[in-house]
Amino acid sequence: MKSTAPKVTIEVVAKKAGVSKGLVSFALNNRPGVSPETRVRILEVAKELGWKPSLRARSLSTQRSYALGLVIARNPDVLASDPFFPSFIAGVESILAPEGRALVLSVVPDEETELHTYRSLVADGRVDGVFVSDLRHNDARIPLLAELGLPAVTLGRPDGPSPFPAVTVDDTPGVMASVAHLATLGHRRIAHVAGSSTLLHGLRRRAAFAAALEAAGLPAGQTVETDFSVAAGSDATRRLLTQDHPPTAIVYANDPMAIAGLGMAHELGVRVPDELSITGYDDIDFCRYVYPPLTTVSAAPMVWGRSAASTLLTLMENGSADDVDLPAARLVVRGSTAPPSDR
Amino acid sequence: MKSTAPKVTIEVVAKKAGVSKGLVSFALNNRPGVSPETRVRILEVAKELGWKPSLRARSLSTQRSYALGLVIARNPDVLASDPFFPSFIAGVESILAPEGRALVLSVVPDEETELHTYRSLVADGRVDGVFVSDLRHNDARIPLLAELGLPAVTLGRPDGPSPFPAVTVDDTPGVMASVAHLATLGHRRIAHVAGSSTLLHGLRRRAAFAAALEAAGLPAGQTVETDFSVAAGSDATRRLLTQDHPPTAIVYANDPMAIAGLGMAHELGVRVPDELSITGYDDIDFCRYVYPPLTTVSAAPMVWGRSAASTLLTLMENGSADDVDLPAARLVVRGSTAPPSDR
DNA sequence: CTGAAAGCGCTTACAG
DNA sequence: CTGAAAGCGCTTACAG
Repeated sequence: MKSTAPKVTIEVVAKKAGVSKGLVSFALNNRPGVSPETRVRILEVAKELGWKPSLRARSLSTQRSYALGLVIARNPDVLASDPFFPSFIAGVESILAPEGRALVLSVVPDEETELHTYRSLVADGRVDGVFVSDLRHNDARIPLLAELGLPAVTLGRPDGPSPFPAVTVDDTPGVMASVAHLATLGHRRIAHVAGSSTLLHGLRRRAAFAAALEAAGLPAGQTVETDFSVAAGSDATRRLLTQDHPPTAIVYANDPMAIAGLGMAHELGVRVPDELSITGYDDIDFCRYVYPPLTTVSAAPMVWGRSAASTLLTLMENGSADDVDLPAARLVVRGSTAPPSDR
Repeated sequence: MKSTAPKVTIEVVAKKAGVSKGLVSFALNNRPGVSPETRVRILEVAKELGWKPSLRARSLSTQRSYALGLVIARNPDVLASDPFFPSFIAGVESILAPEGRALVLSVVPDEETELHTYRSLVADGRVDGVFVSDLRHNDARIPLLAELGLPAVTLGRPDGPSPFPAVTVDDTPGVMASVAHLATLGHRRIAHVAGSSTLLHGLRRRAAFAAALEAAGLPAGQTVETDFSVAAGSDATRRLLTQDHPPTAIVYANDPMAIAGLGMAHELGVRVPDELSITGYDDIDFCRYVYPPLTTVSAAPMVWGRSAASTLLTLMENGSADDVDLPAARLVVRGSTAPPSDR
């Protein structure tokens, strides 16, 4: 049975070590001005007493929270079917945990609430920095965060000026490789089920698609814009396949839509890959296990998370951090692509 | 151009209102002992000055963090393919945000790290309470949290004694309904691809499966245990279907495995639902859009999140909270189930 | 109903 | 190299 331990504070450590509180603090934080022997002694006493400085007291003095924030503005459906964030967050945590930093997560329904959430996080001093994902055209968060003075790292490079470091996985090569792969197989009518054009990565994949067609000497392909949701991917596929001259291949802006597209093709009696080739983007776990397995582009969300977290910590420590360009996403060829049937 | 605002604290509000700091605090927190007129005046001055009490200072005085924690111990693959948490979290946030509470999220690789994470969260005073998900047999977290004195709410009822309120969605009726549905269609060889038996909901769905077979007067069915991952679901399906007397129907413990099973059936040339019926669990978005669309059991993770958050807040406020039994998950019949072919 | 003061547990100039 | 004190911005007994 434990006796109720009297709370051990910096005060009792100082007393026991025979020094002032200030000196304990200096020793703990590796500040100059403490003789080596004294420091060792203080740290020994601290360990012996099992003392950890109070995060709350420290936060009040230093005006920092030792936590980082991620606010996600997506409708729940899209969020739920997209495995990007769980993996990304796992990567982030693997860096933050050893540093004693926590992650504060907000999931909000829309962009307006999102901006308000950043203001609240700052007003409450909940976080010392944030991850900015799902970059938008002329993203309002960049100037807001700059104005609030909140350190940030962006996932990808914004299309406007930004004072923040960017950690980027270039998605252009992967999309171009997808199209080139299809072109090489002999496809000439290739369509694109694009993501939301309010999102930069949606726009960029779309542009890469167009550029790749041109590079392959093919005519411009049909593009259907969606909100990245499974439902929209399914609808877009139906629309494309029920035309007079349907495409023989479809490049999807993400895997969930591609998987929905696969289902729709089955439903319409269009055989994949014999009559229709399909490619996705992200290489989520499902890709390997649907039938036929999905040709897709493999990003590495966990690595992205680790790198973004490191960059943000560096920024907060040094006041600046370099942009990081991670290896570009790569094409992974599986069973959902094949030469087009003769028609 | 803004002038750098001099920081407005409780002190300046008090001064301007002509009262003491203490009184401002009392007025703010609706404590008795402030005359109505004085309170109104104080609050007006506060609003006028745009004052919000400092969360950090308040945290230090009250020894609370005004944040709640969720720590998830899953391997990243399983986590990524399971849309439960994003939806659950969206539900949690919808309750916390208006209350000015934040959610601290930890994703850890294993159970040991998980326990350590709870200790850290308490040691650092990061959270005032936690959500306990993925309950295990004889869950070590229950006694740990009790010992740490950290308020908690469990998702589902633990199988041991627990001092914490439980918010439960009974999954037994849904699984039993699945089996009954298949039995009614005429299936007699029904198998179960179970989740991990270290997880209570895995165990419970498995028990429900067995009970339902018995209730239908059918012989015990084959059960293959998995770790809930897409890969394991795929493997289990292959094993079941490549036997001499394969089952004519498979009940999966979650949707991702069922979707992988669908893919494997296709790969093996087994037609669904003609030669094989399949049911899932959770009703994730994908279910509607694979082909054939998946018969499954619909839980409501967002509602669960809202309810768990409310319960935890009540517990922290009142020192106790009632268990909540949410409506049981319901069977949703779609195209992946049909009468068995004659053999 | 109200005021003055101590306390939460650290960090950080300022003296010596 | 070290100590004593102020400060971070609240809350909460304690007096009156």
